[in-house]
Amino acid sequence: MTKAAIAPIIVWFRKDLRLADNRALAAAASEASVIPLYIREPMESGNGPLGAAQLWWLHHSIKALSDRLEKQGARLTLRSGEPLDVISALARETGATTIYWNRRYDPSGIATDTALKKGLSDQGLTAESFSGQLLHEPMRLQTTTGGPYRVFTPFWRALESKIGPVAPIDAPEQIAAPKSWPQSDRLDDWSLLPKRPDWAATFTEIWTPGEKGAADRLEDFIDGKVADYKRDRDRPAVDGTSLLSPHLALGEISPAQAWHATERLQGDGVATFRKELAWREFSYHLLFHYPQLPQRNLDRRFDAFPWMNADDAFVRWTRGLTGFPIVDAGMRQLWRHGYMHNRVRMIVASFLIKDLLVDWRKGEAWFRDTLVDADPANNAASWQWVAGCGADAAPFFRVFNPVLQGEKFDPEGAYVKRFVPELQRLSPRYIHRPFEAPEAALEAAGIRLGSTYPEPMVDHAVARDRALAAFRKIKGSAEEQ
DNA sequence: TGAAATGTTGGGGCG
DNA sequence: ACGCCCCAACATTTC
Repeated sequence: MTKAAIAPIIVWFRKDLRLADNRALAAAASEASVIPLYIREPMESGNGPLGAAQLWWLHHSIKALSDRLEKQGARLTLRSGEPLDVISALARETGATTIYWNRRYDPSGIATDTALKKGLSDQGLTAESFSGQLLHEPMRLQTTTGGPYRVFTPFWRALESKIGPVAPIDAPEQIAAPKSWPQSDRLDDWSLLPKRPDWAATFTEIWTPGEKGAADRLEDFIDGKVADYKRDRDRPAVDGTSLLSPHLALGEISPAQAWHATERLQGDGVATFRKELAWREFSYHLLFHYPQLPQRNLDRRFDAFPWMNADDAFVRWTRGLTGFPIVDAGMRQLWRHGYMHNRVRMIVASFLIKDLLVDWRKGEAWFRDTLVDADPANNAASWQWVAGCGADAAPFFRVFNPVLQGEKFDPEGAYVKRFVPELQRLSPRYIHRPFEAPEAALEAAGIRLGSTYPEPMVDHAVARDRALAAFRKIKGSAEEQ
């Protein structure tokens, strides 16, 4: 009996927009004909829908996936609506009785999938889920006392000891087609791309969404940059990071593929990179065990923190008009590329939280809407980490000095100059502290503070004291949960 | 995956 | 030769 003769299997793509190392797809392709499906789900509860920048990415990624499937003789079906309604309708139309997908681990995704599995089985349909979004199922790692990890280092040791050789699987060689293809929405009708203004036009300067773009990035990184990753990853002016995050976020590449590519290498660089993959695992571990992570302080003492939450200050931060060059460069890189270098993310986050006393959740929401790599676990865990209220967090009193951080990690000011062109001609000596430059130096560089570039919106030394005073108010109050 | 304040040490200038 | 001061340079503590 040929595969086309038996009932097709629906493969529901979610955050796994790839053909390689896709266990749901591989299993389906080995058993029957396949109907690949992508569902535009209504507003997810909990973490909210994808942000605007990631919708841009999603459009191109779906297009890439669809093209790749077509080369294999398959067609991606696009549908909108509640997954249960969509899948049961599609099953009726096509005679499919089985649905495969790869598991997701964010709270709203889990809730949706759990209810869905039950709903489908009530209709006599079978759903089966596979792993692939993470190196390790979050429920499989436990501390010796039986709880989830809250500190990275022991988590990392446990992960490392368990992981062994990783074996990603190849894309299916053949994907059998069903007797007929179901009706599909048109991708363009989903209006995922911004128009008027097309603020994403500059994204293509550095990004190529899709499985091929992801594989190219990985190859490029493994063949070169990874050797000096430990040193270069903290230099925002240097192209020293993997740039895999947006590809990982929508699953155009799996962490297993990335990990596997490192297995033939050794050295500081690759060890540091593996650790970064492990931070992503740790974030999902936290999100899985603390589903309120995006909304609630892990350290409940922070519930009483006296945030100022000044709207005008927040807006200046989002625009990159704080008057601190390294902060402004980061926020403008975010506008331009839907991305920000990780070192700079820490600096701008510290500035928002500690210098401006704006609640980390406002920063988290902004990043979620503007980053092409927005990831519910990484984003929430990292903001809580900077704020000092998270698991294994940097203590609140660790306040970044934006001038010193700039001078340490962008000594020539090349990163600043790339994204803050009005400071182009200022010497490295003052590039991170234009407000301390002599009048003559500013004039020679064509800068007038307060008109061509903003005055600093706070005195950092004063702001630091203010933050520490605010922190003292909650320190020692009710114990953490 | 800090920064600033405070403490300590040791070399050199100098009376 | 010696003590004293100064102050980098580094170490430790504190936030």
